[in-house]
Amino acid sequence: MTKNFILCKTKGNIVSPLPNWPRTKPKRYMEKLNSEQQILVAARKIFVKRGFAGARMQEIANEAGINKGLLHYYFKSKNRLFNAVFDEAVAKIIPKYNDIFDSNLSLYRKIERFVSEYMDVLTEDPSIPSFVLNEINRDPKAFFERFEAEVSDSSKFYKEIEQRVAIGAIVPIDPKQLFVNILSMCMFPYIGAPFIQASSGISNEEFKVLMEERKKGVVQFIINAIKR
Amino acid sequence: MTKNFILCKTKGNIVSPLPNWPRTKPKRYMEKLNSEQQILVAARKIFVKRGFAGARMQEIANEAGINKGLLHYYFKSKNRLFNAVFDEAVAKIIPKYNDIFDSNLSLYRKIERFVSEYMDVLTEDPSIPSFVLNEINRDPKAFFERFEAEVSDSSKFYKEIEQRVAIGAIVPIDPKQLFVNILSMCMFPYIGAPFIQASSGISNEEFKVLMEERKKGVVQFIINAIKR
DNA sequence: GTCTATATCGGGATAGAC
DNA sequence: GTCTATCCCGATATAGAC
Repeated sequence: MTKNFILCKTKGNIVSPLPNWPRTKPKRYMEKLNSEQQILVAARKIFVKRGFAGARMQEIANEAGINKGLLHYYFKSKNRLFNAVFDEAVAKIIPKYNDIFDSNLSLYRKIERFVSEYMDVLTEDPSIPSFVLNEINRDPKAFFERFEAEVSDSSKFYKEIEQRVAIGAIVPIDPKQLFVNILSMCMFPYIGAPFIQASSGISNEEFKVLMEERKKGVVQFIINAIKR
Repeated sequence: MTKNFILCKTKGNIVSPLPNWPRTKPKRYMEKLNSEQQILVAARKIFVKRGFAGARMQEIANEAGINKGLLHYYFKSKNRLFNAVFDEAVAKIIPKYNDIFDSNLSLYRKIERFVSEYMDVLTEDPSIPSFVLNEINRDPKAFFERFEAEVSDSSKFYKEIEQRVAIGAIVPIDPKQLFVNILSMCMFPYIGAPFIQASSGISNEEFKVLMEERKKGVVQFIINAIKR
């Protein structure tokens, strides 16, 4: 299960190497990653797989093809290395609805775009949600202190829903509940995949198909639930 | 933050001690837990809070008010102690829909009962879902091997949905998607609470209120989404 | 059954050669 | 910048007294 982590420009589709989040500007053709980048890529993989407490600096070094000493040379401590990885991951999955709810699309279209874009993000790195949520739960206070500023402004979303409810365009619903519902249906399958399979008898293959078809299904489900 | 873990019969309401899952037969009035039980209660608390890798036998011993040696006397190894805790937790949150879907309630009533009962279970121990799902994700294979047998039979649920779709009683929907949607909306808020709050600007207080009102809201949401 | 003391090992971190 | 060798603490597990 080893993989090459070489970023490259191509003309066709990219089958992205697994932990690829930062989507930095593409490197020159076939240019190898430098040590720091290699370490980050490896650290992402290991921290995501094992969590902070379960991850071993040795395993990260092995994965990166370098030695432990170098980890500390670049990142000083396990904590700092972890934070570098964690911050990127959080940034990636905090939902961004600012531009969408500033646009003048219809409400249904906005929801459609949000779900679609958000699930695209998650599909790219399906194991981030579990990773991030778990580390948050292990130490919620630290999370709030670090990321208080990063929150998108949700008031526009809430306002729009409230207005639509007021004029009877949609069914009466608490905007916060709607938000939680949307987020739940987008994220949970990525976090709970094995659990869902085990507790519902869905096979691996079926689950894959399910996830592919899910985007439009969820949008339709939400719209049905709120339309009059 | 120390707590007394003394099970007792009372006539009024019980403010249950925090990690209380096993719901064993009530002990005699004010009878103290024996060491093995104390250890289990403590182990639940610590493993749930820190995960397997982050938990320390010393912390469990402290929490239980005994010493490390005794942990090994009763449970032989950290692994075994963890498994005892983990198995209970899994058993608690694998959804049981057998009796519900064997009953002759209407479909909507069945969904209502399932959501209501399932969210009750989760509300009792809100941190189990995150704990279980995370440990599953760390080693899905082990999970499948251990719990293959415990799966409820979901075919009845799927059949019933398919029939209702066929006769046009509800909107066309893949039963598996419906199942995932229901499970998502029930479980995710417990796993993602801090994340939801941080990414939507909901305050602690608002979130608590939200969760209390959620049961009926979710049922209504689902029914709206599938009714014709 | 319960405790203390200790064996043993693994992991994060540092020092220093190259 | 990169490697090897080493320090040192902390964690699981065991031995053995009471």
